[in-house]
Amino acid sequence: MESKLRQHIEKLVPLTDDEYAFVEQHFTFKKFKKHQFMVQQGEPVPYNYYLLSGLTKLVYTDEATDKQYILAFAMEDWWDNDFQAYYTRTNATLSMECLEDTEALCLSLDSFHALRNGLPGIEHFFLEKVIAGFLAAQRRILSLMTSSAQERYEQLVAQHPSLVQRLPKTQLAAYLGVSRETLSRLDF
Amino acid sequence: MESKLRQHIEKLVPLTDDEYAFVEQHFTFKKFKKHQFMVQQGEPVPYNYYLLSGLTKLVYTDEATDKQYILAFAMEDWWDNDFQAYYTRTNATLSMECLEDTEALCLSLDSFHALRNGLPGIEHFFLEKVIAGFLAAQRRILSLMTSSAQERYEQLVAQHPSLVQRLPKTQLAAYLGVSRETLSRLDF
DNA sequence: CTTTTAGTGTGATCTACCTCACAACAAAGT
DNA sequence: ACTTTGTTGTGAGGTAGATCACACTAAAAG
Repeated sequence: MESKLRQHIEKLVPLTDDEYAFVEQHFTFKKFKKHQFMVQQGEPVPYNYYLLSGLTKLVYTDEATDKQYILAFAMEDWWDNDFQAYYTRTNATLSMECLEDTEALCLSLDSFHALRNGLPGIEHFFLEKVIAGFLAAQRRILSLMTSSAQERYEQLVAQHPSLVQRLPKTQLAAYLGVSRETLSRLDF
Repeated sequence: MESKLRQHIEKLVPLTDDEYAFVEQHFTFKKFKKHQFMVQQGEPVPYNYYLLSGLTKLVYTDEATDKQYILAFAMEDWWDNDFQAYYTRTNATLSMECLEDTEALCLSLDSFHALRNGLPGIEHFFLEKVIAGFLAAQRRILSLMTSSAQERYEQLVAQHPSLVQRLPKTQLAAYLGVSRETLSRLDF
């Protein structure tokens, strides 16, 4: 069951049994229910989350207008968090909410640092992960600047067809940066 | 002179003289003139660049419409590149162009890997750098989704006043994702 | 000194997308 | 079974910002 994590890491760096045992002891397992907040705007963020199952969204809510802007979805085998708040031990500016029942492995910041110091090879793994996240974010910026709502929707369908099927249009719209009504008028 | 690089790295990880010598030998120094392309759309990207002086833009040009979309500016003490193309040894989808005469330290991908393997502590440095880049990109995504052209301009002024003074409005507009005319009408 | 070339402002028009409003329907809670 | 809550479509009207067009000025380049 936790071997999901091991497989996940070993896609990038090999681990001995001892090394993996060291890794595993830093994670704690938690379950969350649909609609539960794993991270809440304005509160501290004690953990980083590796998802074993379920579906979450990382969302910024504009208090004034009550509008939601979704930065990312995450599902099995993904990492998700308000990383900024986690890494700097500040209060979250984003919320992370479960869109389905979700199981996750939780890594405290102290454990994160302990891992990095105790097992230098793991930095290789995290570097690769963050590089991938950075490049994805850059592509998203370009997409927001160059593409119309319709094009962005089509890109999303092409890249993550499973997400499009699992999620209501309201959520997709908040991710794409379009109003729900406009998305409804495009589609097909 | 190259000690700029040493100071830059030592802000995050300490280095012995020997370690720094090892680092330095992997970089080569190059000068570029204004309007010169350090990376060109469609071509391979042999180096990653750490800027010692000058000013560059990382830009995507839509061939069909001839429009420019600027992903990032970089100046002294910054890294800049089409990292995606560099890291995967594919052809660039972005160009990197000098907006002023620029001096840079160049790091080939082989040297990058050699550094990571030969001096594991350096991964700590790169991990911190990429995390910072990732978080900046995420903030930019949110800004594009939540803020008007006016607000985005004001954010840029607040965050990088020196850039706003050094750059023509055309370039700023292409960075902000607004037309030059609209930016001209806001300002003040 | 003269000629390009780059930078900037401003009007007029157009459009992709937003907002508000309402209706119909499915799903979930009690 | 009933009531609340979430999901989706669609009309009408409004707006931020794009696009096209032109004029003016400053700065390279010859």
